[in-house]
Amino acid sequence: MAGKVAERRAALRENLILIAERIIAQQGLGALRARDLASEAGCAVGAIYNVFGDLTDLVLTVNARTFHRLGADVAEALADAPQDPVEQLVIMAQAYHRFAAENHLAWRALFDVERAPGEAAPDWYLEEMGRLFTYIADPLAVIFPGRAPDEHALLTRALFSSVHGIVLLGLDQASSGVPTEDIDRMIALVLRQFTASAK
Amino acid sequence: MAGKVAERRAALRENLILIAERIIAQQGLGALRARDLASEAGCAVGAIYNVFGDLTDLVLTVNARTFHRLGADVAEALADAPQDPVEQLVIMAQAYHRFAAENHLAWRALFDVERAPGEAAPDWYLEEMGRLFTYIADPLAVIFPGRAPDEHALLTRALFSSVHGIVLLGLDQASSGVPTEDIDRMIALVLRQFTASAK
DNA sequence: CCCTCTATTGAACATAGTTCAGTGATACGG
DNA sequence: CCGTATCACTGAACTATGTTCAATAGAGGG
Repeated sequence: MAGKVAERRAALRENLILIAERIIAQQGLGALRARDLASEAGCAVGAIYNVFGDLTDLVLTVNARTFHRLGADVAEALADAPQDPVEQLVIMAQAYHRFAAENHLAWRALFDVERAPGEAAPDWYLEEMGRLFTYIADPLAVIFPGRAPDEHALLTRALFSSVHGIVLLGLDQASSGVPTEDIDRMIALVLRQFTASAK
Repeated sequence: MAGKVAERRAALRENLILIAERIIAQQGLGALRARDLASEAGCAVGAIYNVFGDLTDLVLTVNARTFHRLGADVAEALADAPQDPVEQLVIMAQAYHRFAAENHLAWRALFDVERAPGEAAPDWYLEEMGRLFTYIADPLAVIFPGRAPDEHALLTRALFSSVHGIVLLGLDQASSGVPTEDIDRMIALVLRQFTASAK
């Protein structure tokens, strides 16, 4: 029987990812424990290290999936959006907000995982980020037709970062009173005001 | 001899804060270790817990000082700024950026410390944040005289969050190529564009 | 069916934060 | 100035964590 080992390893890998995904989503990145994983997956702790280099590798794998779902949600929102480029920006940003709110702990894990210093971001991260940037850059090109390409790149990154900051601080202090609607209002306020005097 | 104990405790407290401040600034929050602290301070590990409830308390104390320095830097930048309210916003935001860049690890520690879930932010945090918000709200009131007060609050928070997001993502991926000047350009771009069509 | 090779195991190790019984210094009454 | 009750300080021990690796079990070829 060829590949029985590889088969079992692949199954374990998938299983570990699903378990880790659930723990992160329900209890956050900080609640992920090697022994819990092994116990739930019905394997030894050491087995985890046969499949992933370390727990960070596993988290990065979960993050890749989370980021992909995030990208898909934003793309779907864009597909349903009207033609107006400003509205497209607002709707995508609010889709970003909704995803972050509905998958708060998983979304936090995207940024809370500590990369070894000096290590570059993984490829999937840059790719997925690039896709998001494209979604933003296209409407921006319509809104600001006269600007140089490098300025477009800067604009894109700046707007993404702004929306990210609004969502991040808004959700962080949810306890100290930033209602969901206010976050959406801030997003719309910034994007509309920003694009109001386009030229 | 009255208060010899209290005196020593106060001295140890101050000493621990200074050591922790240096470790966080030079090596980051993750490099803070109880045993290293005790060793450097010349006391037993247990002594730390006579002065601080736990290491998080100590980190929060360091963070309070960091946040205070940040506020002072922004205030100083504002004091030296011209009368034009848009310029004031840009200069303050770039002062925020400069502080974050020059005190990167200490600044990260402000947000990376994990609060127990459901626990409110400490008072000093809310106070210092309130001060920063005031700095922003004043020029905004000049730029957007016609808006309702609650909309001013939202605008203030939105702009702060936007700048924070730009700085956060800009510094995070310093390795993947966001030069300092670009961060300043993004800040100026967002703030100028945002205020360009004020009404 | 046996033998080799390797995937898997889980006890052990390294490194954390935190605790607490034992120890010694402090402050005060005489 | 001395004795003693008190309490702060000590640091070994406890708990919890990620990670490793010698021992084991099982797969696959002959």
